[in-house]
Amino acid sequence: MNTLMDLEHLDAKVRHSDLVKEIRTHDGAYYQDDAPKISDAHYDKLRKELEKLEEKYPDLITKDSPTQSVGAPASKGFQKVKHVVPMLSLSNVFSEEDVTDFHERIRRFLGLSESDEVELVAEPKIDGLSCSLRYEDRKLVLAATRGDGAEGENITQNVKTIKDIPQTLPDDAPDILEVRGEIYMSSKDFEALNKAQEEAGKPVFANPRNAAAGSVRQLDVNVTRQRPIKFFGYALGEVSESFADTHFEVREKLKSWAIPETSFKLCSSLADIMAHYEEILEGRAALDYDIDGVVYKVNRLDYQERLGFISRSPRWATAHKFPAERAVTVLKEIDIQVGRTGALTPVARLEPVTVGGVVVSNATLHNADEIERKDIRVGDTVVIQRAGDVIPQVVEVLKDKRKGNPPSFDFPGHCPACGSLAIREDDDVILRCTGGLICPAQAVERLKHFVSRLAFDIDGLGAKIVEQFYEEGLIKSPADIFKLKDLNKTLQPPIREREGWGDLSENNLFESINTRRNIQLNRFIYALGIRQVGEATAKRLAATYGSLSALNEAMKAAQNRESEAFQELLNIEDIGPAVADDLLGFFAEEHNQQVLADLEALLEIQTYEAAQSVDSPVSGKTLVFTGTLTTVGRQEAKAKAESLGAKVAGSVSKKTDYVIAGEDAGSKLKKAKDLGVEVLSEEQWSALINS
DNA sequence: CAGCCTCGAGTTCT
DNA sequence: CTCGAGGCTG
Repeated sequence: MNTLMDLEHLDAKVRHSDLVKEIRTHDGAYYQDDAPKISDAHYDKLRKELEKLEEKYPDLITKDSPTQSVGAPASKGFQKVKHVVPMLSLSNVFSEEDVTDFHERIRRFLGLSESDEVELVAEPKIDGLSCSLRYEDRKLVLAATRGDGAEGENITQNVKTIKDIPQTLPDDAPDILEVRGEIYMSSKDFEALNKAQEEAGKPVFANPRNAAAGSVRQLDVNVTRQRPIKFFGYALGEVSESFADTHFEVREKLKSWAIPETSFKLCSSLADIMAHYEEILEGRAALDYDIDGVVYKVNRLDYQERLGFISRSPRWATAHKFPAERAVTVLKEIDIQVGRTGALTPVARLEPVTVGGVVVSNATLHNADEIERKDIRVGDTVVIQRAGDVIPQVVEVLKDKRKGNPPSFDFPGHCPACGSLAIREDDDVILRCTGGLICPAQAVERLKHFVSRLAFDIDGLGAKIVEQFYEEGLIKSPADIFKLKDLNKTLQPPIREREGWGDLSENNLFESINTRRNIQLNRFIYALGIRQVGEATAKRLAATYGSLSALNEAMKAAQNRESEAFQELLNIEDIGPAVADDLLGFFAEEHNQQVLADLEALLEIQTYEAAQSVDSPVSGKTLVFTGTLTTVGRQEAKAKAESLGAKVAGSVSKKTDYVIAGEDAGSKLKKAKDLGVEVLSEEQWSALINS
């Protein structure tokens, strides 16, 4: 027993010294230039492993261990912070027409007439990184990054080094106040920093945004302290008491509390807005910081509340982006990628070029038609831009730079992975591999989807690892993931002895797989990767059927198109004939039934909890709106009903509980009467929900 | 039946 | 983030 302990300890000691060395090396690259040679995730993993090791064997902790360095709190990587009020992203518009649409949509949603003006506040959109500052009792207590919007990272220590952020607020500020804003670096500071980097023989940053991001994500506070980062505040998160009726007033309050701010202007008409956009665009060059557009926000906060959100962005705000930066480069090759559903997507391999601050070497070409339309050929000189400043796309080919007459791209008629015929399904633009279950590329993509963030979200089982394990035959179908631990016992060599693996990382992998044996039904359905069934549809299916077995039974029954079960399926919002076809096709497939049975035996699938446990007169009821509503817009009425726990359907059936009839209601009202469904007037409806 | 809107699928880079 | 398609509205 003693010798066993000794051996383990020796192992730990060796691993410890390896880790210390490796982390030290990466720190060099990471700390100074934010140009690490490994991903943040990998780095964090190393540090975590080191910590765990030191926890178990405290005698291994040495003074020079990276866990003991200054700023040690950050050595845990950054702690996760849940946002009480989610940090959202903004929708984008690019033209005057889009702005008009945005403005119109708001008016329609609110049910306003032509003469009612909707005031907007326009402010420059800073190109930095979003940050939330939390003040409790007027003291700065927490700073967090946006992260995925729901959960960010605690960067309080680093943010406290930013001089222009007040540590305390005046007495008239509320007890709890979250200020949302942007951390950035001024152009002057950026240049000075790069000059210093260069003189010190260190690599330079590509742009101010990267420099700011790199500075904030420093694990060592002392490095951050020396970086000239700044902050602008422009919005609120959680607030203990409201202190304004409009966004404009919010901005003025923030200003009075010495929160650094950018310009903001109240615009009362579309003409005003466009004029202000031009003004900001023209003044852009004179600013000491980068901006990439103008943000418009509905001024009245009560309107904002009524407007609410579409998926991850508010309906009451949008970003009017400046025209995208372009660059010229050479297209070296066109590769074909195979997606989860068999879609063959051409990808342009480019001579790397910097566009808008990042180096781009790939760009999607979407489909064969796109290549033909733009007449893109291998070897061409092309203009690239980053659509919405993110996804690179080929804008056009510079034909006069074309040498000779290279052949047009010949789109393959077969899948490059499995050789199966590729076809266009009824005039679809996309060619699909017909290999289905036998295509290895599709199988891998399906597995990647299965473990992806919105599905099983298995830590430590990323795309690369899935590919590797699939190739080695360790994971061929989803159920294999949960059998991996047993398989590993007889595996030669076991995972921990492979390149890049160790005892700890192996343990961590099995641990994260194990925790995901317990999964919500909606995630499970999404993970199956059924065509046309994404996050939203999966949720609806989960909410409708409640359990996997109920879903499966219903799908089996619905195979008969005359059945009640089929009707019930079509009654689910957003499920029409096409989606139903794909769903039924999936459940009819024997192989899929096997997959379901295997998984069911290995997993604990939780029934779907409806998001709202609201107790209202309409919770659980199915409603149909018809006719023109006079007091509120249709979307708003629907959103309101849903927030009260009602299901809003598109057509009247005998499952409908109420039909709310506005002015000029037509066929749906008639059908409701025919079926004996209760009909409410708009007044009765608002009385009901306000009761 | 046409236009509007939401959802899904695919993609890039950090 | 964008594009296309399916579903819904009018």
